[in-house]
Amino acid sequence: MKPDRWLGLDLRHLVALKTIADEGSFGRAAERLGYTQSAISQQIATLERIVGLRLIERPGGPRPISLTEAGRILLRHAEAIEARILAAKADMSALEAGDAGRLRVGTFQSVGTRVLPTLLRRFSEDHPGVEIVLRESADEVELLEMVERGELDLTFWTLPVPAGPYDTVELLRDPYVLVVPAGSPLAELRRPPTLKEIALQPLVGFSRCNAMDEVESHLESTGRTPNFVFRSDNNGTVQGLVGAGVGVSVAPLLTVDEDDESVAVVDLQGRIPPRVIGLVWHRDRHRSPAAEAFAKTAIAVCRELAREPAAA
Amino acid sequence: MKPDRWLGLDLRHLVALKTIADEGSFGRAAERLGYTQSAISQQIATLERIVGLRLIERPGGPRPISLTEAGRILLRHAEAIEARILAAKADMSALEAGDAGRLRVGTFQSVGTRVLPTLLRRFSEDHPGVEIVLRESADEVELLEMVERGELDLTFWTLPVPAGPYDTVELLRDPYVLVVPAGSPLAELRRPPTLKEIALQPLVGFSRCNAMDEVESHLESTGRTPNFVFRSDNNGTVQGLVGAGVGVSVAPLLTVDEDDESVAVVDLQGRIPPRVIGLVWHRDRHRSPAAEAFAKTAIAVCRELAREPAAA
DNA sequence: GCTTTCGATCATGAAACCTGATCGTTGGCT
DNA sequence: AGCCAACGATCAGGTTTCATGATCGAAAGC
Repeated sequence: MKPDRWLGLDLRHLVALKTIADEGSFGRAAERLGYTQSAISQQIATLERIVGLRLIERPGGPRPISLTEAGRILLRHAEAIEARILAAKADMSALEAGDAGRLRVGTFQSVGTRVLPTLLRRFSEDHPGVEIVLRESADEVELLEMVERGELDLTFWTLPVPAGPYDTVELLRDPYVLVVPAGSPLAELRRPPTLKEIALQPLVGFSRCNAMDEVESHLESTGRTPNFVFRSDNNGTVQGLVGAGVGVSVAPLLTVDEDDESVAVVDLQGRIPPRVIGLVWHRDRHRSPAAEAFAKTAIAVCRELAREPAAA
Repeated sequence: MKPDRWLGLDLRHLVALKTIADEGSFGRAAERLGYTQSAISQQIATLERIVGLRLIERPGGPRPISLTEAGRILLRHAEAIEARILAAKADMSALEAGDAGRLRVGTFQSVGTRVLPTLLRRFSEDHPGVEIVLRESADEVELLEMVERGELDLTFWTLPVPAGPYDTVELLRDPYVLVVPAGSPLAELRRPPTLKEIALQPLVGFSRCNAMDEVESHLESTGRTPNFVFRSDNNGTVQGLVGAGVGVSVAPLLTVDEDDESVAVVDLQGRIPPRVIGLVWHRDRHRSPAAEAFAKTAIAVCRELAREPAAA
């Protein structure tokens, strides 16, 4: 194997290619990167000499440039390589900061209240040396972005995960249930209520989020647009409103406080596919022993939790 | 995002790190790469300045060096990046050679005789501009290696595929059947023969290969080591020997010539899980429109083939 | 036809790179 | 102990590479 000329390949070259593709011109790319136009021009010339193919079509004059076929293909590789370098960089600075014994984990509310207590207790018993830093966010997407940027080592997430440099593991399936005021006729049915029956009710729900959108689109598939009369980010508020008779709520079982006597919980028997909760981490980043152990413990805890479905 | 110092990162640096890890010494790495020991030493110094961490532990004197934690982690990234660069390089030389209209496909015997004829006819009707270069090999592993090296664009393969930079798609499940001499008592049974019954017979089989090993380990799981009296690479030979009464053969249905009246084919009803045939390509390499189309056609053809199980 | 926009090219000074020689350290050998 | 061999670090040097700033050439818009 002799990468010969390719050995001189510089990250700088790839970044230049990418920036030019972004900006659509040598000059603007140069400006963004803090170089001269001349420098960029020469960098691309070198890159083209290395790969042996013209990468950018320069029509001459003020006409816009465009990538050749080869340029487009190489660009995709360049992006992958740059991403990998960013991952390496994140690994290095984590190491530099002495993060070996620290684990930064992203969570959201329902995981926080039901899964984390047991999980954290168990984990810190088994791994007393590891400090866990939790980061709870109402905005799920933010958690993923933090994983991508290397600001979190792991995050909980409702699967599936959008395209990106992620690896995942499934932890548990959290079925959706209907929460109704205690004594509501919907709780007395011998059968689970249909989606249409639900869509006809006044609804109380969570603010827009992945999981909620999923529920809404399922309800909409009945042909009737669901009528949300109130939304909140807080489980307690939602459940309080249901208890007060404001409406009914479709919620993942884990978010429901089943000890609340003002409401009744109705099984939907899978009429809406369950919310799948998983753990997500960066595909390209180093997985510390602590992170591996955390995932393992999480899997174990969730398996137990699934076996005793809130049978208090 | 400012990769700052990392912009100066050179492929050369990463290769140096990798080679040192391989060789265990600066000097030998230098020799292998055609540099001076001094050059290598300086390259690593630069690399360490870029990442800001010591990557290699030099105990001094004639003692062997070792990678630090940071070095090991960075090495993994370096390998990934180098692999990606090789993929890019392969893409570029394919482009340079004007391979846009050429598709190099790896196959093996059973696919070659049963699937390819229909597939190729259909494909070249739909895509007359694409030239297909077939590469048949008795050694399956070789096919995979050629894909990894970029010498093949696609290859057929019996899934699952070993770890490596591959993407796959399943084409069809090819059940194992028992081939016995015509009139054999095994063909008269009302039920499929058990694995134990098979293991007691004299067996004729293919030469060692993935699929065959799978069959053997299944037969061995009965506690009786199967008694192979003859092996051949050629379907016809194997079947001829069975017809001649030398033994019986466990073979994937696709490899069997069902028109041969000297043998009878006995369904095993899944006692051995079917051989899964799929298409494999390089995860990191560019997928040409021709390759995509080939995969699509292959999937379609195999779906039809599965529907009419050799009902000639 | 003039101007503007853009990339290519060229000369120049600065920085990076490789080589060859030399040095410091350490383990093994006598 | 003393010498030697193996190994990486370091230094001086010539060479290559790199970025700059100025200049040139092509083409579109007015």
